[in-house]
Amino acid sequence: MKVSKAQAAENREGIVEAAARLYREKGLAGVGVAEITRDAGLTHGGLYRHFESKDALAREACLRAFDWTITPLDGPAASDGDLAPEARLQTLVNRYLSADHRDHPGDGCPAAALAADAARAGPEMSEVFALGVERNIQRFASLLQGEPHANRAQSVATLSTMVGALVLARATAAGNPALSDEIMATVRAHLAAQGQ
Amino acid sequence: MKVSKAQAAENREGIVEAAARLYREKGLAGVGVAEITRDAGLTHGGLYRHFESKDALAREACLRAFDWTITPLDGPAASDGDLAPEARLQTLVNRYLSADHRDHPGDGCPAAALAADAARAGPEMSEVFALGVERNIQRFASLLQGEPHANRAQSVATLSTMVGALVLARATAAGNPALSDEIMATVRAHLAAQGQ
DNA sequence: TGTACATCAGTGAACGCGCGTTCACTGATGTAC
DNA sequence: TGTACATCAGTGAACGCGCGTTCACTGATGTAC
Repeated sequence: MKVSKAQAAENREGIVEAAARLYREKGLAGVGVAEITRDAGLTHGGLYRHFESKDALAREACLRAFDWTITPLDGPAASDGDLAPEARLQTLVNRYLSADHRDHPGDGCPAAALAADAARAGPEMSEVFALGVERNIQRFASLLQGEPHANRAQSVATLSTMVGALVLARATAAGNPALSDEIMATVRAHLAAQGQ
Repeated sequence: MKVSKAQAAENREGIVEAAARLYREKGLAGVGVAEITRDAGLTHGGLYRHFESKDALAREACLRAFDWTITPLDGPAASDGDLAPEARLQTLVNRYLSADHRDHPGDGCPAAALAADAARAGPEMSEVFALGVERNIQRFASLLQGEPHANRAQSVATLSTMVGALVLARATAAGNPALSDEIMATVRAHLAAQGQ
C-alpha cells in the first residue's frame, strides 16, 4: 500500500541508518538487502523505489556513517570548549581508543570499520571515503587550533595512528584480550606524550 | 586420480598460498573456494581432503600470510645490517608506505588487508591475528635494538601508525589519489622526524 | 624384483541455500474536478 | 467541501546465480605378498 510522502521519506531514512550501522558491524559483504530492510521495519522489495542498487545504498550509507563524531560515545562533554587543545585532543583519543568504541563498531568510526572493504568496492565508494577522511582531517586540524605543532600533517599522522590502533585492537580482541587492551593503552599514552 | 604424497603436499601448499594471496586482495568474504582451488590448478571438490572447511582454510591462509615481511617488496637490501637502527627503521617505513605496497595487497601486510575482516570472523581467527600481530611487534622491537627509545611501546605505536596510514591510503587511492599519496608521504615524514 | 590389490587425492555433478533484483499486485495517498 | 481516480510506496513470490559442501567415481600410488 502507498504511504504518505512524509512516511516514505522517513522509511528511506530508516533504511540508510540501518545500512550505515549494519555495514559497520558486519562489513560491506556481510549484510544483505533483506536484513537491512527488515531492520528498518520494511520488506526487501521496496528498496528499489529508493535506491538504484545495493551498491548505491552502500555508498549513501557510508557517506551517512561519516557524519559520526566521537563525542556521542560517552555523551556530549559540554565543558570541552573550556579545555586546552592538548586536553581536548586527549579526551578525544581516549574515547576513540576505548573498549566501548572497539566493541561497538556499528556506532563508531567508519574509517576503522570499513576502509579495507571500501578499497575493494570500486572508485565511487573510494570517492565517498576520500570525502569522509578529508572531513575528519579538517575537523581534527580545527580541534588542534592553538596547539604548538597544530597543522594538517599532525592531523593526518594522529588520525592514522588512531585508526590503525583501533583496527588492530578489534582484530585481536576475541583471541587475545590482553594484547588488544595493551595496544589501545599504549597508543593512548603515546599520543598523550606526543601532544603534551 | 590419486597423486603421490609429495604431489599432494605440493597441491595443499599451493591452495594455502593462493588463499593467502586472494584473501588479501579481495577480503575474506570476497573469494570462494572454487576460485582458490582454480588458482592453485585444482578443482574445488578435492579441497576437503586437505581442510575441514572454508573457515579452517582461511585461518591457515591468514597464519601463512603473516610470514610476510616487508623486505621482499623491493628485493632484499643486503646492506641493511650495516645501517644505523634509525635508517633501518626508515627504510622499512618507506617500503611499507609505498605506492607499490598500497597497490599490491595480495603480496603485502595481512594486518592492513584483513584486520577488519578478522575482527568479524570469530575467536579462532582472532587468535591467528593476535599471534601475527604479536610477532610483528616483536620483530619491530628487535629491529629497533640500539634505538634511544627502543621498546615495546614504541613498536606498538609505530606499527599502529603504519597500518592506519596504509589502510586509509588504500581506501582513498581510487577516489582521490592525491589525498592517498599525501597520507603516505605525511606519515613517512612524521615517523622519520620521530625516529631521528 | 614382479604381481595383485587396497588406498585415497582429485574430479565434477549435484544438493540446499541465500543472494540481488524483478514484477504483478495492493491499497492509501493526494489530486483533479 | 465532497467524489472519482491516477499515483506510487510497499509487499512478497519468483528469477537466475554463485556459494559451501557432499559424494559416487576414477585411476595412479604405494604396499603386501
